[in-house]
Amino acid sequence: MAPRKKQAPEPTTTSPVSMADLARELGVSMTTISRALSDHHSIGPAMKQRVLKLAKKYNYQPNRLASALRKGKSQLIGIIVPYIEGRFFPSVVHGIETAASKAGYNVIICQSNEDVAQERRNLEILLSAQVAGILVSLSRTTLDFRHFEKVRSRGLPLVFFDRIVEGDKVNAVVLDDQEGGYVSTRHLLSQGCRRIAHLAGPQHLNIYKNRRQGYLDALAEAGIPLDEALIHYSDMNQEQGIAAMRELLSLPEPPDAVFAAGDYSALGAMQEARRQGLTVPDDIAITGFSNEAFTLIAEPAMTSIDQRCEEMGQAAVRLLLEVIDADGAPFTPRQVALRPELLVRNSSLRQPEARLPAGKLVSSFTP
Amino acid sequence: MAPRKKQAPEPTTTSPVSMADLARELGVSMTTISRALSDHHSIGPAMKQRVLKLAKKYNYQPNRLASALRKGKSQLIGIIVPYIEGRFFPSVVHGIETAASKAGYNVIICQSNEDVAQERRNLEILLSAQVAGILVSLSRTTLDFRHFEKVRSRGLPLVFFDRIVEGDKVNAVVLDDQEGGYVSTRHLLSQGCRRIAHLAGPQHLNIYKNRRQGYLDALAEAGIPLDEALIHYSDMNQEQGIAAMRELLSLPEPPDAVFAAGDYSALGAMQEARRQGLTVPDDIAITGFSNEAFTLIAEPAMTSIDQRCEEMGQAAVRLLLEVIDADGAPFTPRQVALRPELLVRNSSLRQPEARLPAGKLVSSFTP
DNA sequence: TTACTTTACACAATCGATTGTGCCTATTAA
DNA sequence: TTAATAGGCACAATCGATTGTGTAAAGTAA
Repeated sequence: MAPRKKQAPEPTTTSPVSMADLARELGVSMTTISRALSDHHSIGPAMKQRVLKLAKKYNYQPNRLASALRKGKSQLIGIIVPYIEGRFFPSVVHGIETAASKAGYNVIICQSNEDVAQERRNLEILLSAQVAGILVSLSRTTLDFRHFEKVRSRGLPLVFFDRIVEGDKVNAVVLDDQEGGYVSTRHLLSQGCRRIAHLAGPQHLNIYKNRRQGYLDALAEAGIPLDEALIHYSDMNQEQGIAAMRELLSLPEPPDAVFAAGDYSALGAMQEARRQGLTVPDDIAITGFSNEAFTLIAEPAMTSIDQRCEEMGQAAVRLLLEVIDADGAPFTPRQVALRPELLVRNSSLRQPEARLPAGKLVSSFTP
Repeated sequence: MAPRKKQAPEPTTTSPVSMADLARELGVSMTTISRALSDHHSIGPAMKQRVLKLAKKYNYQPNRLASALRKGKSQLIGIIVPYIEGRFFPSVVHGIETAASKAGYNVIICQSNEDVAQERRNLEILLSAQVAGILVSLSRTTLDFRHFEKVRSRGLPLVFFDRIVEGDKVNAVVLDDQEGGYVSTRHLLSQGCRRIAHLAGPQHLNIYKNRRQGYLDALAEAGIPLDEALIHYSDMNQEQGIAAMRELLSLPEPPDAVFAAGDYSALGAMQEARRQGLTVPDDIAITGFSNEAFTLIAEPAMTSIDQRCEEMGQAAVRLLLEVIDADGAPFTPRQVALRPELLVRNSSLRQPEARLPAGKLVSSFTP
């Protein structure tokens, strides 16, 4: 039972004022209050003023639950990410929350922990929370997409980001990985490198496949024949970067540059190269991918590709809001590809005069 | 108007089944459905089975809005953090989400962007969303805490973490910073260092004040007189670490160790020391604070204090759930201090035989 | 057999806001 | 002067689940 109706209310807690309270005080109906607050045309300006004033006086806060229940739509956007760790997802979430709150929405976050079953449960929860739309980055173990059918059948706006369902039937926002591979490789070519190795990731993951394709495109464009021996496949961690570099340097014709599809493997590669007495970038230029925080700390500072995390979040929200605002009207799914940004740093700059002084600031971010 | 009531429903969207639908199908009242699903004693086992079966058949998902509206409490926990960036807050949020979802709650996240006004708005929003409880880490600009009074007056469970309101009247979870400063300094003492400098942060922030106090405690315990010249105050970024080290090394009696109250300033200090030709840790040992990702990448790998981010999130949720479960009963506020963990790495290890080989793995985290 | 429980379910109010419809009073057009 | 229109507000149903109370039927004790 609501405490407010009791004769002896607990002295420690206060109930929020409702529209009914305002209506009583003003001697009008709740209809009038509701419409006055939402600036409905059928309420006179005088009454609107009175209502607004009273609402301010009592610091009236609408009960979003009641509103959402009645309207069938809340002001909540659901997010499902594999996890909230590392650099990428937190930044995307940051972008999402910022853009969403600017549009009057709040976000409710779920982690799938890379588990399809959990992803399915999260989806159910968001559905039962009556969210206005859902943003998803797929778990690694998601191979079957049927659980998203239910979302579609409810007519609930859905946008994938980063780890997406392929095809033109879904709304999606991704980084243009192929472009990233292309500009990275072109940059190395522009530095005079001709035997450019590639540390590639698992090719069943689209991001790695596309980065490799960009690499191939740039080489082809430059008329450089592909040497399969220069492409090393792994899971892209630091250890594997070390191993990869060891192999590459033992080739009869070792590379003069490395485009790694990930920063961690690039780091390992760089460490191993230096351990073997090579100078980076003079003997071997190195570029990474993802713009992890440590790329600026590394010595030399590592050239990398920024993944536009925040922009991705913003773009995802923009697209989602479009679908939400279409309000059930037929909406043709759209795929957005963000332009990656090449951050050129010392690990790939062959001209010493272009290099930045060592010990450069990490960033303006003060924790 | 609800589409489900129309004669010609849109063919593309399906409405979720409600309790009313189940009741109609079974020819019983909604009361029965509701109570059967919540295992109420007044429903017979046979009926319970029938209801459960039908609910499963139709994949019935309760409308959490309706439930929350009626019960006056949702299954949502509100979080307010300054931002979702860097290493600390995302990890805490990770811990919070994990612990909360385990307990059947979901989290709705707000960023204050270090702005009190935004923090106030976020609080209003969470209140109007009827959350079951709120977790807050204060913005830097929050000096006045009156907006939290409204939360208390509603009887809404509230727990602060990391950046807290001081005093024993609030629930709070923090890292024991004093202990962190103490163990760091003791560690340096154990390495034979005797002139230990301290890079201190703004003393109006409790975390920095406490870290400094721990440093003082350890020195006093070791019988080493305090030399104020060895304490350098700044805002703790990399640049200021460089400047600090420059000053310290120009002292008539330069230090043989540095305990920095932050990793970024420790990094700057380390870079400057090496630039001046000193060897770390042999000439000067260095420790940081926060266990930022780059501490493992740095050369030498940097000794630091782990802030127990995830544990902090978990602890905050545990405490919040206690208050929630107390359900209005008088609850004596509690303050929890987490034990920091000293991660000893090469930057402070004077005995070469104890050191880890360079090029050690960053971590098992594969992005 | 009578009286009293217990079991099993339905009725109906309720949470707080929204909205289609209806009604009355001015105002304007014819 | 009459009719038509617009303005301004109230009524009451509604969203979907929860819960105090009422009431039969079945079971138990006296």
